[in-house]
Amino acid sequence: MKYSQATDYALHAMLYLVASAPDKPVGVQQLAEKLGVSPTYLSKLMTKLVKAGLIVSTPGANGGYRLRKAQDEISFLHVIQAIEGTASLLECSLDHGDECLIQQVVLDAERQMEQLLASKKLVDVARRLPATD
Amino acid sequence: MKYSQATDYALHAMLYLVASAPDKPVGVQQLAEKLGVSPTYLSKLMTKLVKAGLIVSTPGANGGYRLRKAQDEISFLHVIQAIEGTASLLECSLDHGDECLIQQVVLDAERQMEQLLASKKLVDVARRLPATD
DNA sequence: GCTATTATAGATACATAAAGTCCTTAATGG
DNA sequence: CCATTAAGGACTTTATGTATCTATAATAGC
Ligand code: SF4
Ligand code: SF4
Repeated sequence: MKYSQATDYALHAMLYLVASAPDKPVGVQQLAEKLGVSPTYLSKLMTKLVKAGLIVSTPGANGGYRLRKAQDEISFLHVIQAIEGTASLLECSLDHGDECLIQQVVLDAERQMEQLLASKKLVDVARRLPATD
Repeated sequence: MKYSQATDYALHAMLYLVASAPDKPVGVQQLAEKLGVSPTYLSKLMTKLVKAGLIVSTPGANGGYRLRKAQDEISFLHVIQAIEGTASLLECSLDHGDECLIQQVVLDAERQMEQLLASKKLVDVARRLPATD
């Protein structure tokens, strides 16, 4: 089990936005070049981030993406869930009700992880980032 | 992102073994019937659990699987990692070294989750399990 | 209004992994 | 020796992720 590569792209794209000037939108063209991924594909991921409310997009000349919230309000969890969704790791087809302890255990564990991911903000790592080539 | 269904099968199979008499091996035929999955497929999963050291198998007449350790030593994490492996959720192809804070954050989060999964033993939920039909 | 620019969205193709089956081999108990 | 049961390889099918192409819509600047 692994995060999709899309999550990796999204994280790097967001970190790039965090490191950029907050007023100037960054185009998908420019982002894709930095990340080494196709612009059309990255575009779809960016749209997910838009719908998740993390960034805003402006079409047209000099358009692109910019952060919606303040840097220090955006956590790893926000980005990851925007791409991966919020479904539980363990979802069984049979539904034995809320009493199912198996799902409860996994859910508790997920909460633990999410708690840490929510506490880590993008800006925390943006400064000391290795060269993003 | 989700655990594979194989993990679900493995958890239920292990819980069944925990609930069974510890001296009598349980055959894959019987297990598969309980879980509603094909015996040959389940067999492959059980083999993974064997290789992970969670259970032992005895071929031949009256053979099958039985727990290797004591009930209360087997955690959710053991079973999950036996199936899903131990790779990190975020593995990027580029390797910017140990200093990569992105991977570090995700790794920390995983550790949090694993810590809880390791503390939860199968026997904790085996007793109060809904009917496994 | 016209044009260049840029995001959005649908359809489609491709690659990879998961899920499941079939058949053969090996080991054990009686 | 024989019935039984796990292990393993090869294979098919299905699902998901990855990626591309094309068309559409919205915006800025002239
Ligand atoms: S016990 Fe829980 S995990 Fe297992 S089949 Fe029932 S609802 Fe699903
Ligand atoms: S910064 Fe970390 S996650 Fe990003 S490409 Fe480098 S090693 Fe990978």
